[in-house]
Amino acid sequence: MPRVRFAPSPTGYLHIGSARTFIFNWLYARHNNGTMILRIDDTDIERNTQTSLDSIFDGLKWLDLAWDEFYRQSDRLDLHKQAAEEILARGAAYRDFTPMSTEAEDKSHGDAPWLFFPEMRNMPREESDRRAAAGEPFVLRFRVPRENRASVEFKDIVYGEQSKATADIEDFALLRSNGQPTYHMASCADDVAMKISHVIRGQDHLTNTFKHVLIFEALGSEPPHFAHLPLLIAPDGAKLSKRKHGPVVSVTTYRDGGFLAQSYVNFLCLLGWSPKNDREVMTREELVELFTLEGVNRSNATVNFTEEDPFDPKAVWLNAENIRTLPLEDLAKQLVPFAQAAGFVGADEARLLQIAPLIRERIRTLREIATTADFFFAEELPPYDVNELIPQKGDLAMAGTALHKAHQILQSAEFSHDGLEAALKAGASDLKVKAGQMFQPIRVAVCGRKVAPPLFETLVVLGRETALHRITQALAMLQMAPPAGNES
RNA sequence: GGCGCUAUCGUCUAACGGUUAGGACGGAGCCCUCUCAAGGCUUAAAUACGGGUUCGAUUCCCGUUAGCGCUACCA
Repeated sequence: MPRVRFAPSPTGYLHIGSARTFIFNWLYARHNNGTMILRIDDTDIERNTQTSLDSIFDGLKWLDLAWDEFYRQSDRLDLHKQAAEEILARGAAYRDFTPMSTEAEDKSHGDAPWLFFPEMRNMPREESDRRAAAGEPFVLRFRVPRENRASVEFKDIVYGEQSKATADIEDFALLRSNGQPTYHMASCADDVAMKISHVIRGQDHLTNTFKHVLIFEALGSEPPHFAHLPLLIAPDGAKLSKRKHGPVVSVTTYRDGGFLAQSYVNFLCLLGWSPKNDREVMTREELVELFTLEGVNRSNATVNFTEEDPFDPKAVWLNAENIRTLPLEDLAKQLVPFAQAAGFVGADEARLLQIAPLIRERIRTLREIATTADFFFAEELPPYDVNELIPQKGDLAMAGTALHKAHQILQSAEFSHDGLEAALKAGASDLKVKAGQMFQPIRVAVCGRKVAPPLFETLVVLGRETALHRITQALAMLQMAPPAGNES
């Protein structure tokens, strides 16, 4: 049974690329009846923050993604150091006493890549031990076996056979001069200890993997399987970064923007993976069912956003698709916080349940309830242009007669879809106007604008009293309006 | 600079070496219709470039170009 892990370092917020990595790991685990491990890679004490950790939990909670085991690397430093000692004892690592500043200097001049310092690598063990015992600080470096080995190789499940000349791998650090393990050391030591079977992570680690293979070998253990994921990039081709691209890189932006977790997970899955059968809208169960690492592709995927429109159109479409098919009760429930944020009074679940069927084909994000359902909650309609009341091929006078008639009809009509339809259509034919010419003034009178949900349902939800009141107001506005009558 | 990875419509992607290069989003148009949506139909739009291999290359190989990644005592 596979054991996979998602290992974020708490140095930011939950990045959408990280979220996708979690999802792919999770999908792989669920598909194969495996174990999903969340491991916080916080070996760099200076850069970790609690808020970042909170944001990771927040994001995962929203996405409703759970894990089976949880660890923090900072609780396991002893194990990592022990592993490093083991590697040193086996002669696969050496102490580098070069002061930090010197090294930086050395790197800056010449464009030849820094690989190692022969004096340090070849230092006799006795001298090394003596200087260490004397308390001289050092960084522990991996002794890359360049003399007796030409290359390091591994097979990536996504990218295929990988090989790199040992001559091109530098003697990387295992332990910092303060004794703390580096990412490479901690990560591999933990992968061994946690019996990780598959490492599924971003492609930015593909070249690091050669180092990791070396560490696994030095630790005397079989390397896990590796599957690297293509990166998510911005439309400008750059890696997504908060500094450069703003809040679009944080999953909470999508949550606050009114996305359903399901849509967002679905969207992320489509970036860099395909079920190969043209399926696009998938439930979580279907995703689990369909997901395989073989379906992951190799080229970076662009998240399509602009400054004006921070959300990828495909994500928006997927969300609209999900909103339309969500059971009304669920939709109403999810709408509550957004309705409240919009300042709607009386927007409780019951009320929203009445409105949901009228707007669900008209909102693409939950947040859009703010602009599509406002008139259901307004005590008084915000002012609108009287001319809006004028129907197609009509004038203010026609609007007036239509509204008078409507007012009359609505006083006694049965407030149901069919009742209203019959009554209002009859009214239109009485006035010898087209149905649309009758409906449009009413719509504007009760909604305050031309673009709105279907009229009869809207009237039912609004109720007789409100409808009548708003029509009366519209009539009043018409009276105040300058006598037009010059439309011919 | 060195090393590695990648390259199909604007975007996400499909295509055992043989397809009129498919689908989706977005765009355009039409239909439906009480407005707006939703839905239906139609349409424009791609194999980076150059060489091979092959009867035949989107597909395999080489080169060029471009993009990305790694090259830290970050992860």
